[in-house]
Amino acid sequence: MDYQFKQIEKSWQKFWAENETFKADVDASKPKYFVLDMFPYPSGAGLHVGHPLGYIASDIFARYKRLKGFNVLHPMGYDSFGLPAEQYAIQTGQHPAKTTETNINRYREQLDNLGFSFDWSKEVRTSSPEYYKWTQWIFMQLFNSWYNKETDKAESISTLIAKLEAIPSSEINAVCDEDVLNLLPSDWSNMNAEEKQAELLKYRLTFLKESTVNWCAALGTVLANDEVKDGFSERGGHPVEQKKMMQWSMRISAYAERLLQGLNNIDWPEPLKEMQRNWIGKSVGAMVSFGIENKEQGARNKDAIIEVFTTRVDTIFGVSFLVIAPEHELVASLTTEEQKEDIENYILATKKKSELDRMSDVKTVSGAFTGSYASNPLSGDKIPIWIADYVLAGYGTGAVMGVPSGDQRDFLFAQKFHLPILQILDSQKIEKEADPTKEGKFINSGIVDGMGYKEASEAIVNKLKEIGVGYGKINYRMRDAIFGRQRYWGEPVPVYFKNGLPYLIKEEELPLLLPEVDKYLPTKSGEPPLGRAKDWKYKASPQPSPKEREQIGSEVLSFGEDLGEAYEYELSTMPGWAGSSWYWYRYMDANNNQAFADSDKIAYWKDVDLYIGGSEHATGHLLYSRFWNKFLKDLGFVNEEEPFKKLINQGMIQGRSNFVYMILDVDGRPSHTFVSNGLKENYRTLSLHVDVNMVENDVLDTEAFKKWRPEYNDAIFIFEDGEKSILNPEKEHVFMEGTEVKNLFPISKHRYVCGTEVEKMSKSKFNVVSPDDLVERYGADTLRMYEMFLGPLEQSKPWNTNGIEGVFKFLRKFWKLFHDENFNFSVSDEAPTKAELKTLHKIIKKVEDDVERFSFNTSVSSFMIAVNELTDLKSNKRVILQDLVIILSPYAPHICEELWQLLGNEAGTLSYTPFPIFNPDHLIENEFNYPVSINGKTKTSINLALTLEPKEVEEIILKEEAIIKYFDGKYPKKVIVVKGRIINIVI
RNA sequence: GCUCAGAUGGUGGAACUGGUAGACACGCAGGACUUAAAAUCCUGUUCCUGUUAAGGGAGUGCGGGUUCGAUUCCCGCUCUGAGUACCA
Repeated sequence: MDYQFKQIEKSWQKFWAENETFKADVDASKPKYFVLDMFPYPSGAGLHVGHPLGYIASDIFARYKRLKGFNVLHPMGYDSFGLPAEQYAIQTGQHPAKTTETNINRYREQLDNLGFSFDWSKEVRTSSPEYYKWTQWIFMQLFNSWYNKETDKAESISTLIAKLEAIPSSEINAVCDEDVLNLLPSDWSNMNAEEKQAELLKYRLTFLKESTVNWCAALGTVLANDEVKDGFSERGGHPVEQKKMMQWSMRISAYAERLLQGLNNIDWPEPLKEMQRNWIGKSVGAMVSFGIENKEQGARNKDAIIEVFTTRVDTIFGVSFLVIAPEHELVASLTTEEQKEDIENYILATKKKSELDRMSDVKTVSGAFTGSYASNPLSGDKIPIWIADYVLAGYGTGAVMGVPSGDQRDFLFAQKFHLPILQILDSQKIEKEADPTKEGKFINSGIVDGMGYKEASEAIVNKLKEIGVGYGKINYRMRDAIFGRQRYWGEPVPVYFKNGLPYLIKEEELPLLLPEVDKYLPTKSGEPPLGRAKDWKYKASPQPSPKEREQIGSEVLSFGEDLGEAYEYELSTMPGWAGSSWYWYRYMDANNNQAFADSDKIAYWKDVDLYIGGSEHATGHLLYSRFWNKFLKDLGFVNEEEPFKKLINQGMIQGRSNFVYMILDVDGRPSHTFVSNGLKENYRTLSLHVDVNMVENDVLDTEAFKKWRPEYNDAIFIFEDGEKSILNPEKEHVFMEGTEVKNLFPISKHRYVCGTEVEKMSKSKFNVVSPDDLVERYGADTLRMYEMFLGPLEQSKPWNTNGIEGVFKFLRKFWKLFHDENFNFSVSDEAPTKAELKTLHKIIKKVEDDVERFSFNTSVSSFMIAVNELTDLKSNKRVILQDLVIILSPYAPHICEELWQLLGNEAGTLSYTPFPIFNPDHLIENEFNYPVSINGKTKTSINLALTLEPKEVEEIILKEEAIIKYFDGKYPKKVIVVKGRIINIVI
């Protein structure tokens, strides 16, 4: 039989599913390997051809690792909470759970069509209560934890309570809010339960905080910074404004340093690590206090100093002004009567500016003088205090010291407002712009004159410390992550409120189910959709559980007496990243209802060995996941500091659009004549997107095009060679300049060639290619190999179906190796020849090397070469072909399973059979065709024994007539012989 | 602006540690088979020059450098893509 991919693929997909071929469980006898894909959000559009790229790569890798004797965990699931389902629900009233279910089923069908070796018994869905029960549980652990900087890890809140009971709060080294109270143990014990709760909230790793948020009125929700682009929502492009709101937050900043350091120990693409480093934004510098003139400098008088953060404390003698953010709390008290109008106007202008498009004028310098002065703590100089919007309230202290000679923004500011620009390094060139270099010796710099950068920095920090006006400090740009959405389709937060304070529900009450609502919109009073749920209240039970008693301290939990009273639940839901921040652990033990995963299983599977996904998650998912992982490790629930050992970014698949060119008449009116791409310059044309599925190798199927839209029914085409099609409606035949032909399309010369452009893949551009269509036409094995053949996995590239035929032909050729001319299965049991063994071992080695370095495209080429060679050798030796089947099976599993069985092996054993062992002996050659170059230019080649030493080679070639003739009559100056590589003769 | 990645035939790409640039595939051209087409098979295909040829020359974004030898290493520049955006 010829290669019947449809029947083969269906039957093996069925076999794998029925036999659970890829089910993986803890097996101490084998080394484990965890291959993870970023799980998809099941959108209504289904998979397009770009999605499977990473899945195919990871599947090849997973299958390869099984052949190499590893116990491979390769699961798949769905990140199924999210906005689109909710938007759809708002429009149609359909419950998001229902849409989600439909979409998941479609995804599953599409995934199954591609023959992935997923262990579906471990599927997860973030929106299922069995799953989000544990997302809520992790939230509770975060709520019950604080970050102890002394031990540098998260600890149970009970250890904090113990400390508060024993020592002054000022001696507790915690990551916490800035407004924590300064408490003595006696103060603490005098506080009532609610006061204690309020205070503890400032330490918890998830906490309520009034924060300025990106509020998107159109979406009715708060957006994360990375969901806002240029003041508009990334999704939908609605305007976003700043709004103050009580929000759940995650104290990710506690982990800033560990998140940064951890990057050094993981094998991730460098650009991605760089993005995370930038996001964390560590800067090492110093805090310096500038005293304000005419204010009493008391130790407790915070109004009398301005604290600045600087990374160039060495330049402190070059300070000629201070700038504070317009939002800075001291602005009002610093503003003098005379300056009041200026300052107020400026603040007003700033506010307007932030509402407008702030992005557009970054370079404009603006500011206003407060009228007050501060003094330089080291030089004692009197320096003016300004406000300007280039200083951000949210970073550092919201105040900077202006050093015009070293910082370009300060330079521009000083220039505009005629403030002094002081040279402080002897090598500084500051006529035109600031010079931030650290070279040279300090001048005009008091105690550090004559010193270099490093020495001066240390000296100044020491001096500042000594006189109590400064200290070394590390700042991070990364902010705590807001953890709440005013949305319906997300995990409910397992919290209720009593007297405005949040309390956790009990662990045994999990999951807190998402309630039904009548509409998926905010309430009239502006509360999130959950506010619509009827009878959705928390009824506190009288006794805290023993575990809670231990964790929170029994005293704190004395609210039980008012049994029967109902409390409001938290009405916001968790953000999209909650469920995806720990899902890989759930795969290890997906159906456990006692724990998020059994600790023995976590101990076995440990971490993800290979993670494949897009780089768009660099600062979202991949950062939050690392954060939660570290937290879970601190509490002893998991064992690894980093969750994803190796990560590969698959490139984005862009769309590739095709165009037809409609000729416009003299008045610019459309016609029904279309001109081929090569000739369009001769006409005035309008380019129109045409469905890429009617185009093959950029040649339009004109008949399909005519049927596409009624208005193109009578379309006339001017072909690439200038010929014109004329429609004869009576005969329904097409004429070429009077010559009748039956079928227009196949005549090769008369082709209508479409123009192309790389764009986003989208329905409106008619450039979406669905994997289903390609599977239907060529089969999954062809599509799998073609997607790999397209180029390096990491590279972004436009999708282009040109060339898929070549891969399909290859698989047929491969199939033919096992069959005679009449397609009867036929293999020979004769011993293989040297040439056949060479081909086989070449491919064994090549595939091993390629898969290990994720170079799947080159393996596909090598397979083609191997099959071409074996075809030329007319080889059908069982020993050779059987090994080839194993090697190819990760790439094209269906055809290989079929052939494996035809070769007489037991069905289903292929997936776990050992990978053939490479034997270098088969590649050894005793001769080599040396290229001979003269002055580095290859001229000829010569066959020589590889046993010859360079000296002997040199002797031979200098006698060789065919080589001497290139010498131009001269004697060679030098001969370079690299054994087995090259001969180069310098004339 | 800053950071990172990249640039090789008509196209996708290969060349792994500096050693025959263009593997493999598409497309195209020519041929075989066929009534014809599809499919399949064979041959050619970097560019320029040369009557087909033999041969000669140029060539991996541009300009330099190191080297017997550079797509590969170094310096400078151009362009493309991604990330980031007043971060003190």
